[in-house]
Amino acid sequence: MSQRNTDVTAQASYQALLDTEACKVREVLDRVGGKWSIQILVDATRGPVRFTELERGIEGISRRMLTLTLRNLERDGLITRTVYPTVPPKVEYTATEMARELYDSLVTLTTWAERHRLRIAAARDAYDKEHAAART
Amino acid sequence: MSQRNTDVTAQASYQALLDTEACKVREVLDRVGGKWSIQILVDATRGPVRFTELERGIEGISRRMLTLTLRNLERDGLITRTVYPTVPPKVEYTATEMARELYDSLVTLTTWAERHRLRIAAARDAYDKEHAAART
DNA sequence: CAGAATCCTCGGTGATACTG
DNA sequence: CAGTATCACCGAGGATTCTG
Repeated sequence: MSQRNTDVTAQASYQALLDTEACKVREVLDRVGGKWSIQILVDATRGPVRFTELERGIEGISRRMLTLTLRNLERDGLITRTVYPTVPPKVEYTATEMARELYDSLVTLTTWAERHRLRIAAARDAYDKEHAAART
Repeated sequence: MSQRNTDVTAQASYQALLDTEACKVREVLDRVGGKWSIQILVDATRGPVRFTELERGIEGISRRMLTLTLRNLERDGLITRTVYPTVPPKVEYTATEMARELYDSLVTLTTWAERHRLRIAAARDAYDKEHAAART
């Protein structure tokens, strides 16, 4: 087997690796990429939270979207739903261990955002200015 | 200042911290959460890539979305666009250093997905089965 | 080759009202 | 309190055609 062949193979598998990585990231994003998922996950991470607590704590969320997002997170095993058969009813949501680990991963993203937020804003301004000039 | 007051303050700032974290994650997601952003970023990470290369390499992407996503990534300073004034025209896209760091962060998410993909699938099956039973 | 322009579809989201 | 049900909107994304 020639050296060249080896290189090609290595390159192809590197390509496959990158594609796979992208695919996996998409998988995660499809689950927690919703408009409210992260916020709910974060709130549920610090312990049992009731439906109305979430509704009041998350600015701008509608009752409908809160319900839908909670259902999806529960379906994926990221939060647990506990119903207390009292009257009036009481329901508590808690992040699972899996979700807590995910949160730790998300912190890495936060760090990135922290480091580059100014640079990104500057890039946007520059791009917009540059592009506005061409609009004459 | 009472101990109780201190606790409340600490709790409030912890809350604020979590909210901020969620906000920052959203910031990142708003930039690379699009359907094709990650894949493009991944491809552009391994060096200069031409428009048509991307179009052929990314299954299912339309010419329109490729253009739009590239523009947004360029605007945020995540990729650089280099035009070679030849005929026919040649344009190369490359991930910036900032984007490469982001990619490293995304790998963390990949790891999480890897560890929990089976568990999530199982949770879904269980939830769906459970819920189908209630539909009678 | 690398787009720009146009039209259209569809699903995620919001607003509102009702209920066990 | 913790939802469900229904309607309506809007913008991300797709298909197609045209051009420097």
